[in-house]
Amino acid sequence: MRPELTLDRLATPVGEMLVVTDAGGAVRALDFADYEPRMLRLLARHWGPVDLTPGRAPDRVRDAIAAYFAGDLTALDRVPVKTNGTTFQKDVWSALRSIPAGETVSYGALAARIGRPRAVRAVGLANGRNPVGVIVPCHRVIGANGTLTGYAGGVERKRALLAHEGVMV
Amino acid sequence: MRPELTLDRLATPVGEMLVVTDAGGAVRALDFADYEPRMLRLLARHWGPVDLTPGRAPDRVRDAIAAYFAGDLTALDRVPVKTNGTTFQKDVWSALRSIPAGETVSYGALAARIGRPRAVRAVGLANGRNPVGVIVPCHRVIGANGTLTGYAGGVERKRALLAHEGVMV
DNA sequence: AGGTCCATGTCCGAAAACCGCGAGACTTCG
DNA sequence: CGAAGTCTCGCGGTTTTCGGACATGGACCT
Repeated sequence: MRPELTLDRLATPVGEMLVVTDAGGAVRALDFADYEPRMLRLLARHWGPVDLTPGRAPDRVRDAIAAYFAGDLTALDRVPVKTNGTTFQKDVWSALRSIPAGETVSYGALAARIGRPRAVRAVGLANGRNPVGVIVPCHRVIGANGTLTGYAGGVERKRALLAHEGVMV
Repeated sequence: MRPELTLDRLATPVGEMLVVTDAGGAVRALDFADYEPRMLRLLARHWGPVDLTPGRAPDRVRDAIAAYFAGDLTALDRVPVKTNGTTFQKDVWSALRSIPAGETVSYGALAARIGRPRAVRAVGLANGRNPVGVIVPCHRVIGANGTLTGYAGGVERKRALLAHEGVMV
């Protein structure tokens, strides 16, 4: 049988979000409802064909997300995620989680941090392919000159999330 | 965990053979020992990364193979196989199993039989990618003019198998 | 300041190559 | 004349290859 995943939908201040969790309670994907096709594509790419059934995510996950949007900015740090990309991508995504809320990092700095100072664009790419938005905070990476450059969920949402975390833009 | 497969090795009149079976007792791959790399490649292509552990194939399978080489030409008909290719490939492979021992079919005839009279070379291709040799009798397909044309395990073996089945070549 | 060039990893689409063929045209010999 | 061998070309699914595009940024030049 194929991995059995649960798809939940949550209302948030930045729009409806899709949350995919596995049997172990780890988050496999998180995205905005208006990008559902892309989320499914990423899931399929990393885990192969998958059985996705609508249902309720574990309270632990739902509560953490609610708490985050209510102002407890560290609530998401304790949510377990499970991803499955190339070595490079896993390096990037893992480095992302070490950026605390309220801070930002440039693409170049992040590249340096994983030991590939020159793989700057590649970091941007890996960033864009992050299957677990918000929890793995790809929105905290911005251009070296302070511009927001891009965001898979739309730059507007990136700005909103950063503002919510108290970053000056 | 990944699908757990068993790899057995059997001595036969045409050389040592490799037999891969799954937990359900179905044959996933069967090839000659001197083509091991290709067999592994096919397995990987169809099932993804796979855990292959040396071990004994089910008696049901071992006995059927032994019986076939001992002269019971229909013994292999009852062996369950499990393959995973494109639609076209599955059509071809399934049509192959309906060719009884002692008969041969031309590539063109087989193409016609699956409803694609002109996909002649494609049938040849699909034939060559058959992961389960002998049991799925791709050796019973020969050129329209009676020549053996080719065989993944070497034309010599094709000739030997057909001779064993009582075909005049 | 503003423009050009390139490094870097991954994916995607298009195009080309690959063949376990076979029919038909064309030789070549008796 | 014919029979048998050779050559040429088109057939069609799959795989491989190749070229771009990209959530950047530093060096180097005008």
